[in-house]
Amino acid sequence: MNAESNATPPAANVAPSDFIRDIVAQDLAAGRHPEGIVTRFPPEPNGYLHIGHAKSICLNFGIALENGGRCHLRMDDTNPAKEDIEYVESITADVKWLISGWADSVLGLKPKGAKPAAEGGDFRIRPVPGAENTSSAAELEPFFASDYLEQLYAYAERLIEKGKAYVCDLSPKETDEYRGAPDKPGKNSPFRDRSVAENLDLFRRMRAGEFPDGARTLRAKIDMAAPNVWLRDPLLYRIRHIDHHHAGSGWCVYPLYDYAHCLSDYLEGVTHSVCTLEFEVHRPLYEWLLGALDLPRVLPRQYEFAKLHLAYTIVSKRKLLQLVNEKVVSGWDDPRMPTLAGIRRRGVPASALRRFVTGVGVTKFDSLTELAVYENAVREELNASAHRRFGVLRPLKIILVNLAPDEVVECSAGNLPSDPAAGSRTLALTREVYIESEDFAEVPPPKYFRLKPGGEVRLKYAGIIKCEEIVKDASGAIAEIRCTFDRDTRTGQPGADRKVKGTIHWVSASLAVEAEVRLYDRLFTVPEPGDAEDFLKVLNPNSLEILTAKLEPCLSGATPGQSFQFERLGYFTPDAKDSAAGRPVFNRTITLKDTWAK
RNA sequence: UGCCCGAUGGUGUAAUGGUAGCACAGCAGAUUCUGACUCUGCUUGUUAAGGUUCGAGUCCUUAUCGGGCAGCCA
Repeated sequence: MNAESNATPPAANVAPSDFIRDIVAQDLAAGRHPEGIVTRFPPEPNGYLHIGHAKSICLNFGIALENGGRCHLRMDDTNPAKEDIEYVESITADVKWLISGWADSVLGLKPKGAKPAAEGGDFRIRPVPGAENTSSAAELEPFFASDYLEQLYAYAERLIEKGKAYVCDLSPKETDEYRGAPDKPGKNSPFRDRSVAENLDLFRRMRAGEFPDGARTLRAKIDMAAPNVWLRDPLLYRIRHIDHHHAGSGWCVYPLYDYAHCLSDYLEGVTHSVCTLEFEVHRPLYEWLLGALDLPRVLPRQYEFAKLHLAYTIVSKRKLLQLVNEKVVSGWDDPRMPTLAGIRRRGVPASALRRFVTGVGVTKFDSLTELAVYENAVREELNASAHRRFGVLRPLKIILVNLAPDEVVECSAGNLPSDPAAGSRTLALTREVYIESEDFAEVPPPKYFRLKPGGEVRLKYAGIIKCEEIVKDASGAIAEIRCTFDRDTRTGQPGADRKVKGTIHWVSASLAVEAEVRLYDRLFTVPEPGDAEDFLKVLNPNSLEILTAKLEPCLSGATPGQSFQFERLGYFTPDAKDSAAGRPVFNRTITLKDTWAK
């Protein structure tokens, strides 16, 4: 690769643009946000982040980065029954990994334990500026919606005082019946017209723990006949006598998403609250709640985009969990999983994932992205950076009959042929070497460039060999191939120019290290496994193949986080869990493109 | 069928009333000590019908198709 093509490709160079970024630019131009742009990534800590979240993360952090703003990482943790600190930790790690080296400086975190403070008769919580993230002595943590329980409660009382919320005694079943249907208006709750004083008293007693779960709710007083069902007096608070993984044991009333989300955005000073399309119908409620409270600061605005759908993959939390529970995969971070943890373990660089999700764009069209787009992004990234190595997956022994048993021919091989600055290593050609079984054919198909009876092939970086004799074992299987090595064609020698059609990789049999290598393929056999009657019935039975490979010696020192291209085979990375010092287990991240196989 | 949203080559996306472009995929060729990379060329598109306009992928109307919404989940 020359210097020019080594440069960052246009796709990663050009500032992305989309309808949301356009809105941000317009708002900025209109002077709407003198304090700067603030976005947020607000997962609920009830599962692992997956490739779909990567799109949202790159959008939110990207907008902040491009506009000198900030992006808060916030746990949307208002349903303690489903959440766990395990997820808080995995989410935080995954986000940091994905933005590392790109948007770290705009990651909004806050001092551990910080809560909103009173500010101008209102509440507000501010992040520690990104630049101070690393230098600050104070311990930082993400934002948590559950840190706002006290302020949210205060806002709820204000809503009651304004006559815009009421305590409702309807049972869950009754509430459902009163709501009507999309094409049928609902009807007013019999508790809708309680006095402010009674509502206040009841709500305070709800908080005090006087009523059991499900006995009462706090509801917004909007319009039970609204065409948008989310405006039919939506529930704001429910009673749950349960401790919270982050907030502790002080609460038995917890706010619902619609109420907590808009106000959390407001408390943090979020300017642009970006979410996926299914929340489109919630937007009027988002705006109603913020409007109903007559808040003094600029209000956040919600915008929606289409979530990522990638062919041959599933992201449903329930289904992913099923794969884990039924041991289809080894865990949430199995390299075949679409989780960020799995993708990372597979060896995909964060930069490749970013390149991919940025490339698919941001629209309101519900699309299905081909896997090839993802694979291309991974290859682009790895091709430019992964050092080249030789590894033989399915060894076939070659005896170079004209080499002495103890003879060593030293061969210099560039780490990154496109970039001499990346250095080189020395390969030792010995009398016995392994080549890929696929690289020999006793009965070659048409246009076969590799080794065949009587044929020649170049051992890359070494020289040309000629197949002289096939040695078979008692069962008739090929045991080894006896070849002659043409010393005149040694790389670097004048005779090296002699043309042979094929060039193959190889390793010295005596010097090679053995390593377990795991080859992965897509988990499903159909482009939309989520639409299958039973997604477990469209599993790819060959999604994992485990081999014992022969690798060039220096690979024994490989460590997780490194990526290598095993020439002609693909990109590999040491497995972060199962590798031992000096004895790595390799995961194949992705194959090289193979136009011959087709 | 109540409300909301969407529709540009095979796929994804750009064009903000003025030359339909880019990427991926595909095909053909060049190059190659990786059948990779790189390079060159090619194929393929504005859902439909009306309207506004000098001019419409873009604005309006209707139709068609697709998606979302009726948790005390987020």
